[in-house]
Amino acid sequence: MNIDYAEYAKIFKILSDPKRLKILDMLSGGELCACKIQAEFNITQPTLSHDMKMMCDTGIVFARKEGKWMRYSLNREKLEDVCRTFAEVIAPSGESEEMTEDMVC
Amino acid sequence: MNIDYAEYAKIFKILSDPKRLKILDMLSGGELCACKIQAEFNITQPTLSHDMKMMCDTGIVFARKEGKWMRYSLNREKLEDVCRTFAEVIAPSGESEEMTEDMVC
DNA sequence: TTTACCTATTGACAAATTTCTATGTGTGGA
DNA sequence: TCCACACATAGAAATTTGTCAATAGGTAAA
Repeated sequence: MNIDYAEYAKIFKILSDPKRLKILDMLSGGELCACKIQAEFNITQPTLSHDMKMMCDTGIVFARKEGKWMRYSLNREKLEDVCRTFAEVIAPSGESEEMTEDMVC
Repeated sequence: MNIDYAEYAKIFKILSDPKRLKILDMLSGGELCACKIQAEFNITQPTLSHDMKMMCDTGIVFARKEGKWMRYSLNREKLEDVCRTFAEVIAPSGESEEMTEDMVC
């Protein structure tokens, strides 16, 4: 297994903010426009715009313009890949869990 | 479902650093002492000490002192909980995915 | 076209994070 | 006891992040 730690670290950085985590949870119920999301938080419109851009840039959220509105939705494929990769990282690795010579100081 | 976003955000912050992510991956192969971990990175000893403290404080890593050495290992129970919770967050939520009145602007 | 509305961008600032050097603490061997 | 080693803590500097006010850009309706 050869994981690109930097790539996944970037995605976990998105998840490292309670507000953004909640936004993902909201989007798990379906597509939402920016104004509906903002209404749930005590932040200004530019702040939300900035957060949504981060999430779109890393590819975990899709954005779709419809008239005056921006509608956001989850990129489940990407998010599920993150979930699987994380599970792989923490799973006991291939080699035996036994102590080997070079593991001891 | 009622997730404590702040609690999980704190854990994802730990994962938002490539170095710390790699450390977790290393620990998935079994318990390791600080010096073995440091040898894999280009960082000073205090920097590693600081990172390991973060990970222990959030409870995703266990620390055990043995003579002069500190031995670190994964708290798999905790990490698997994080993984499950993340999967729940991104899973389609209970309510229908159909558009409802209050979802549209 | 003019206006009202929704979202994005810019520039600025405060707070948090990362990482270092210097130093302290505890342990085991000489 | 004294030294060498492994790790922790403190303090400081540089960078990143989160957030806002101000403003720009695009769309729809009047």
